[in-house]
Amino acid sequence: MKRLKIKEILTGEQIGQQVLVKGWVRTKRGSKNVNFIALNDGSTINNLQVVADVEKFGEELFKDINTSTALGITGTLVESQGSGQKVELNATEIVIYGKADPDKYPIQPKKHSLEFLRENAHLRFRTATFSAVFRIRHAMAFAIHNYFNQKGFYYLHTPIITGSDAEGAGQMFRVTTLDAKNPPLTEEGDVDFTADFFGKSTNLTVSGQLEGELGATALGEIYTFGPTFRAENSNTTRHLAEFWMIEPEMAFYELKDNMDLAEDFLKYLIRYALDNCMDDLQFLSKRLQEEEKNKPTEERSMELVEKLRFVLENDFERLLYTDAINILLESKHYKKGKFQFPVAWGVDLQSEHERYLVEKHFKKPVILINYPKDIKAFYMKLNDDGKTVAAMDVLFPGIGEIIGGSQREDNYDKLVARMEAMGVPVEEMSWYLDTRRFGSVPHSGFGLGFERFILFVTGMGNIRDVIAFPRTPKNAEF
RNA sequence: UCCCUAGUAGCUCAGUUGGUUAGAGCGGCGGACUGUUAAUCCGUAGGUCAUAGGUUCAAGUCCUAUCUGGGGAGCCA
Repeated sequence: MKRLKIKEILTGEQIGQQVLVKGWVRTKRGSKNVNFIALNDGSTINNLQVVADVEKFGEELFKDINTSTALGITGTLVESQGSGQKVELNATEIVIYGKADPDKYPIQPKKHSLEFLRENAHLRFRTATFSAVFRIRHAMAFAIHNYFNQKGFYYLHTPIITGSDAEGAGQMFRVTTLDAKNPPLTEEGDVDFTADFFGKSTNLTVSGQLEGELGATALGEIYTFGPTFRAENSNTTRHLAEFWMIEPEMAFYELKDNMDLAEDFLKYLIRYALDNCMDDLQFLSKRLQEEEKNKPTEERSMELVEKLRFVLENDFERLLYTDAINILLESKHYKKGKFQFPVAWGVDLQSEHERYLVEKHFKKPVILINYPKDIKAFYMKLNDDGKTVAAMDVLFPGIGEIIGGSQREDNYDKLVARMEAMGVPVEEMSWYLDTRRFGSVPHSGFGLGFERFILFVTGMGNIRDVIAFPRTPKNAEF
C-alpha cells in the first residue's frame, strides 16, 4: 500500500479507505480497552489520531510505543468520535521501526523551555514549535527563489572561501591548512601564507556583494543566497557567527528602485507565508499569546498574523537620515533625556533610536536613506551634497535592521578616492574596480539577513531558534 | 568584549536572618479506568545543590575565581 502523508490524510478525502502512515509518536494515551496515539510525520503541525484496540494488538506492544517511537500504521480512516479532530485512523496493523526509551529520551510530552531545547538542538525538530519554525523557514527559502526567478534575476553562487579581506563587513574566520602549532614563517617572523593551500591568506566570506556586482554588471540582475560568516564576538538574540544572507544586485537600479524592490520583496515573502503556512503561523501565534499573558499590557506585541497583515497592507515609511535626526531631536523622549546615546547629525543611530522611530513614532517598517558618508562603507554612492551616501536601511519592529543596502558608487575616480580615504587596498581590489573601468553603470543592491527575517515571520525571540544548528561564540555543537 | 542575572531531581521551579534527614508540580516506572485530547486517579523511584577554593562550630544559602545559560549594550544582517 502506498504511504500517505498526514497532511493529505487530514483533509478527510480518504474517509472509509485503508491507508498507510509512517511517523513519530507525539503522545500516547492509554486505557484498558483502547489506546490513542497522536502521530506526526512532519508534513504538518497537526497530528493524526490513531485508535488502537488493546485486545487486537496485545498489551505488550503498547509498552514499546512511547513519545518519539517511529511507527508505520495501516488502518481505516474514519470520522472521529472524539471532539478534537475530524478524522482518525482505526489501526489494523502496527509496525515499530524504532523504539524510544522513555527513560532516556529527553523531549517530554510537555512544554519545554526554548533554552533547554536549544541545548538539545538535534532533537528539537520533534517539537511542535520547531517543526513549525523550520517548515516556515523552508517555505521562505523557496519563496525567495520563486520571487527572483519570476523577476528574471539569476541565482549566482559567490564563493564561500574568499581571498579578499576587504569586504569591510567585519571580522573574518581564517581558512588554512597550515600546521597551527608550527606554521612556516617569513624572514620577518610572520606566518608565511604563501605556503598555505591557496598560496595566500584566505577567509570565509562575510558578504557576496562584491562578486555579486561583477555578475550584475553583465547578467543584469542577480541574487545570492548562501551562508555568511562573521567572527565577531557578538552575544545577542540577533547575531550568529554563521548565518544566511540574500543579496540581490541590480544593474541600472538607482536608490529608489532599490527601495521599491526591497519593499516588494519583503511583502511578497510575507504574503507567501500567510498563503502557505497558516497552520504553523497560528500555532506559533497561540504559543506567543500565552507568553504575552505574563507581560504588562503596554509591552505586549501585536498578534502574529495580524502583525504580518499589517506590514503587508501598509507602505513602509521612507525617511531621510537628516529628517530622522530631526524627529529624534524634537521627540519628548529626547527632551526628557531618555536616550542613553547622543543624537546629532553625523552620528550613527543606536538601537534605541531605531526602535523609537519604528516602534513609537511611525509604528511600522521604516526605510532610512542618505546616511552621512563617514559612517557607511566605501562602495556606497556619494550624493550630490558631498556629505551623504545613497544608503538605505530597512528597519523592522522588534528586529531592528533587517536589510542594509545602497546604490553603489559607479564613478571610478570617486570610488578610488573613497577607498584611499578609508584605507581599503586599491591594488588588491583591482578585479572589483574593473566593473567601473569597463562599461560602468548605476547599480544597486542590498543584503537581507535571512534569520532576522524568519524571526519576524515566526515571532520567535532568539535568532538561535530559527536556524537548525546555531553557531555562536563558544558554541559549535552538533 | 562590557553591564545585569541565573545555575538545586529528566524538565520547570521552591528552599526564610547560614542551623537536623533538601521539597513540589510535571515527566518516568507500577497499578486502576469502556473513547482519550499535554487524559484522569492511586502508588513509587530519582539529587556529589555547575566546578574549584575560602569564611564558619555549621554552607544549597556568605565570599573569590572559573565555566555555562538568559537579558541588555556595542559591532552588524
